[in-house]
Amino acid sequence: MLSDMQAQQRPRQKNSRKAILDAAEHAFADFGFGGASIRAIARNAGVNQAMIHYYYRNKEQLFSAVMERRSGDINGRRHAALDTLFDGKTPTLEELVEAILRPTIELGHDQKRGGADYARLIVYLNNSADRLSQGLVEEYYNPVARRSIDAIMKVLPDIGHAGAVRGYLFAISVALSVMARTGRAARLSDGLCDDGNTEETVSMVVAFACAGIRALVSVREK
Amino acid sequence: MLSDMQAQQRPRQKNSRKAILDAAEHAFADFGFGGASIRAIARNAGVNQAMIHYYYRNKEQLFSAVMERRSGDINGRRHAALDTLFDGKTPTLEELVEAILRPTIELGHDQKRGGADYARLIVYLNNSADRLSQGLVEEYYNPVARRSIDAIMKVLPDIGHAGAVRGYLFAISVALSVMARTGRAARLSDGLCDDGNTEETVSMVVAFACAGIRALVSVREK
DNA sequence: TTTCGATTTAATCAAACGTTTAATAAACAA
DNA sequence: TTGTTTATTAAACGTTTGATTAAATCGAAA
Repeated sequence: MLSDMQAQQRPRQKNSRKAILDAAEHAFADFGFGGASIRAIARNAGVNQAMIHYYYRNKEQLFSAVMERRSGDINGRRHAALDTLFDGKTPTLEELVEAILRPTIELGHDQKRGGADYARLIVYLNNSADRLSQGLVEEYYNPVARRSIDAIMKVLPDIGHAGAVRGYLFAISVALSVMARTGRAARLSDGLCDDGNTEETVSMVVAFACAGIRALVSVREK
Repeated sequence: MLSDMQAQQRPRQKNSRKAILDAAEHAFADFGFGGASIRAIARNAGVNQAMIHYYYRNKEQLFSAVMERRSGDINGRRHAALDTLFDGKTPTLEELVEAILRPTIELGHDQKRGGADYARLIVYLNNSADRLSQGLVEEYYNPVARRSIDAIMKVLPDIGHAGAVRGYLFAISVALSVMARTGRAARLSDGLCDDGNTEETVSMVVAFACAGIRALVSVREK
């Protein structure tokens, strides 16, 4: 019966922590850090507003907690993909770029969980210049970014460090733009472009990014 | 003496409109719509906070006014560049993409005026899903976007409508990412990457985007 | 059953928010 | 000179903000 206890674990608490994080994720993605309100988050989470300060001391730490929850999963998958990719062999650029971008794009397309909300949150973070956002990017995303940049240099030795950094950031920005799912592509194409098809999106972004990165090799030489 | 009067025009008013727009542009770019405060904008503009409601009825219309001021200039330059480019001849993809992206990138690198602030604002707008932001994008940027997409289809007939839309949006997102100037490139490259060099940035982004767009032609065929 | 720590609640705080108002001063048109 | 328009100010409006408090409620161990 130990397994039963582990399964439900704590039946007494009504999972307020998760409800708060979900609501906060959605609110921060929609309105940014300053625009989201603790009260609205508590209301949408079905929780007393004091609970937010009870679990997460203040607004900043709540924001940080939202980031921490997802970044562990997504970066873990990215590290694992890089591990298998460089296990004795050297991958193609296409394999590498797909390994880097697929976890991010797939999370953005995961409608069941709030992946799309988190995706918009990363986009917000990626383009913010304030100290809080930069600190979170440095803590949660720059480590795997550095490893990805090194990997690009291994696959494309002629690209150089600066070129690899630029290539990585360009590729990420393209992937993030399709994750944000603002519906603009559908609006500009009269519904022709479908943001929902994950595999089609991955192959388009990977093809675009790989060709772009290869082009950076010759730009650098000029 | 008429020329003198025209020169100073209205010596009584101390250019509050411009001061407000400049401060608002900076604040909205830094903190988003919800995070920026009218009071802080007025303080930074050196203006009484009631002046903001005097000139622009409310916060939303102030936001809209910030967009209107710059988009006219930048889109005018894009339209002019497209006009001369398609004057009797058909340009190369490189010429076309540079014509589309250069005004945007150059504005982002214009430090003297608040171009960098506006650049970060476009990035914010481009990734927002709320109704206010989408409405402003539709009003101020989708017209020139549609024309640019048509131009891509003329230069690359095999890419198709959906491919041209995707290619345009990908290219724009790359250009916007270098405009945001968060300093992340420099941080990840230990200072190797220089966000400040306009011509180097333009040539890198154009090379990356053109190669990416060409790659989309074959993806579509599969 | 009592005890205890973890959870949840309503009430409250000072500060900041967007917005409005009334009053004032300067510039213009008659 | 008048009266009118425009620009600017200080003060206040009611609301909402993030945060804190003390009391209440709960589940489970003693």
